[in-house]
Amino acid sequence: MENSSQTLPPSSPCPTTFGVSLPFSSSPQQTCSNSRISLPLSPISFPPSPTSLSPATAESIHSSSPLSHYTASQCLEGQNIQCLSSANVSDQDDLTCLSWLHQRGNLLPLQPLPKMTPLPQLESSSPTQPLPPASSKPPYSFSSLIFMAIEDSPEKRLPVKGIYEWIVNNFPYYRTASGGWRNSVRHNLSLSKSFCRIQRDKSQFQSVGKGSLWCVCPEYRPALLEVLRKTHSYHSTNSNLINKPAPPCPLTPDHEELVTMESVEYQQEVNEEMEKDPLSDSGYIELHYYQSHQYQYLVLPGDTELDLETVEILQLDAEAQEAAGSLLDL
DNA sequence: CATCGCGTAAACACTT
DNA sequence: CAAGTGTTTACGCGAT
Repeated sequence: MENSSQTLPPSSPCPTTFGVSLPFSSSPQQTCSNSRISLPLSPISFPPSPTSLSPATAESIHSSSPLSHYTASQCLEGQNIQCLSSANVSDQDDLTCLSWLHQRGNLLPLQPLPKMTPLPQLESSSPTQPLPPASSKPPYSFSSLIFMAIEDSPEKRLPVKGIYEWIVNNFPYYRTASGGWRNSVRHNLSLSKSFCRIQRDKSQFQSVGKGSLWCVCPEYRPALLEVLRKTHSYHSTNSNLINKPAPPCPLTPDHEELVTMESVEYQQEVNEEMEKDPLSDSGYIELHYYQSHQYQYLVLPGDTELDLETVEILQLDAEAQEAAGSLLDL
């Protein structure tokens, strides 16, 4: 392996966007279709670790209305990755925005937003969908599972055992699966260039336990994110639109979606790619915002024919509305 | 049909 | 010595 030890400085927090993906109209002729807004927002955060949720809780969230609110409290700030392979990733290229992963609510148990409640007028428009049994095999590849596990760890690094535990805790399928999947995990770690091995710090508690720690190589992180996003988007599309004969999700080669979009030119390029945007076919609306020092995420059915302003108002509770009032008046 | 990515199994060496 | 970890090879399968 060409792993050469290198210590990377703490990565700067991701300039998360206030992103709205609005595949509102089923009529592509309407100009409001697929309109998006991106505003500078807060540091990116990863979906909260669902490991503390009981299977029953997970199931209740799992079976909840597609109109769901999720929140995240853990942030990627303070990340300090030691990677054995070289890395030179610019801030612009660092697709640290994992906000879309909050959508994995239909894949993973997510923490419900405490203050937000489902919008009653929209609930009826979203019939409950049959969900895969808890024991069904996750749609994610082992690389994605490892990636999520590492990203979900406070130190952004995990021993193999920790990766096992994360997977088992988050995907009940692997609780009962034969042990071969662990071999696959190790196989992936060794074979994939996306992951790099870190020697444990002998002087710290890290020395406890066997083996090394594993982290995500920064230069491969965007690719991992993209794979994960595609997998999730594909899954969401197919699981949420049972009655809609949507073709296999056309995937965009770029990293548009809700990743930070800083340049107008890039935004325009993104808009030109909208027809290929998997989210545009998902029938769902994404709404991201920052509230009470937490990154909030809102998913709305896209067939509600709401305009952007209405959605923005609906997603705000009284407190947030008050806070946002001055902005809306501008 | 070839290629690629992925999952799985297995063997082996090394470490704790 | 056992168990865990890491590496490597091989094979099958589905998608492209």
